[in-house]
Amino acid sequence: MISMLVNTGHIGYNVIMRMDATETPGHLARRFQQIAVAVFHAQVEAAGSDLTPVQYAALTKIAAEPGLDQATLAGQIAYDRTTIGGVVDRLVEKGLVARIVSAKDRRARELRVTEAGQVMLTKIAPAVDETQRVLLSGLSEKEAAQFMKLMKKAIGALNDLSRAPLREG
Amino acid sequence: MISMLVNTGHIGYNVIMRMDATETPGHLARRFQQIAVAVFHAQVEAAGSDLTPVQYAALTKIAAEPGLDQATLAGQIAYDRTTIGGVVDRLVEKGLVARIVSAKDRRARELRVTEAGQVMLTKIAPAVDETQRVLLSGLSEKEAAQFMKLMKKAIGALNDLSRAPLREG
DNA sequence: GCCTATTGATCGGTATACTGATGATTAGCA
DNA sequence: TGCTAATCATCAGTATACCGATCAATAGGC
Repeated sequence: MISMLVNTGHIGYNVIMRMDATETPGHLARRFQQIAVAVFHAQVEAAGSDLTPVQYAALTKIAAEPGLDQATLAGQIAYDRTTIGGVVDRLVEKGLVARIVSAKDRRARELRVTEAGQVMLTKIAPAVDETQRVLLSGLSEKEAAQFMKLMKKAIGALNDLSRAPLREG
Repeated sequence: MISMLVNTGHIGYNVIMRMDATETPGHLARRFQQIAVAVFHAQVEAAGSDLTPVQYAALTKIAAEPGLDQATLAGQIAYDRTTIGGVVDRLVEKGLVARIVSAKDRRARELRVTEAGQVMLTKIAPAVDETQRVLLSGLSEKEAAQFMKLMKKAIGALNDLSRAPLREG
């Protein structure tokens, strides 16, 4: 059990409340993400693809910035550099992304979406849209907007606390 | 890029908005969870332990319900049964949990926290509390309460959509 | 221009997570 | 009772995620 300082909002002071581990922000975050992945897989599979959420995020970012390297890609979607290597490996294997050694910096690999990759993005776009709608389906539109705003705000304050902080372009 | 139906709230009807993939609920969920894990590790390591978030969740649940089996444990903290097997393996290796074949049902394994496990729980409790506070540190108390409420509501509506739905005792 | 610090990518290792399958055991029902 | 269905645990396989370390290559200070 976890004890936590909670403002009841009713009587204007803090009380110590007993809190179940399944009601902590960390646990709820894991649970929401777990469901998000499951919904994504179901929707995308129904659209005839086996792309994962991470692969999709990488593919869209590469499509938006052709020629970017893996480290920049990782930073822009807040992934660990090591992880991105494997993700790109699989995208290359599937023929959706081309990876070539950069002429300007021979350490770097330039990434580009192939024609098959473009086709794939177009093909699954509706499924990805539907995924986001399903994830918020338990909330009213007003609540959903509030939820998104608060999640962004909470994350923004903590960006530098993970190994893979978001590095905006 | 993702297009999504969004209520602006200002003019009372829906418009199609261009939405960056890093601003979808799925991506924000992953990001928040990623940070939650990083903060947990940092806090718990500072307290002299290498327990992971999943191991901690399992350990607290076993402490709360001595003798429960792995499938029930998995359901009560919303984990996949296969995953829980490995998690318990590591808790047993560390000497924090005892696992014995149930006399009543020889398929099942009864789990109990050892004395070392109890000591560990007591030792890292403050670090776990602090983790939850850090995760909400970007929000006011009112906002934090609202955020938690909305996340619970969104999750509650989707519980059955993942392979590992929450099965409350 | 040279040396050092930094950076891009990768490797080895560990820990989630999930799918699909299997084996052992128990429960339910005709 | 006997058969079938369901359940608990586990295995093989794949894909995130992260840490720490290494190697190649570039950048910056002098």
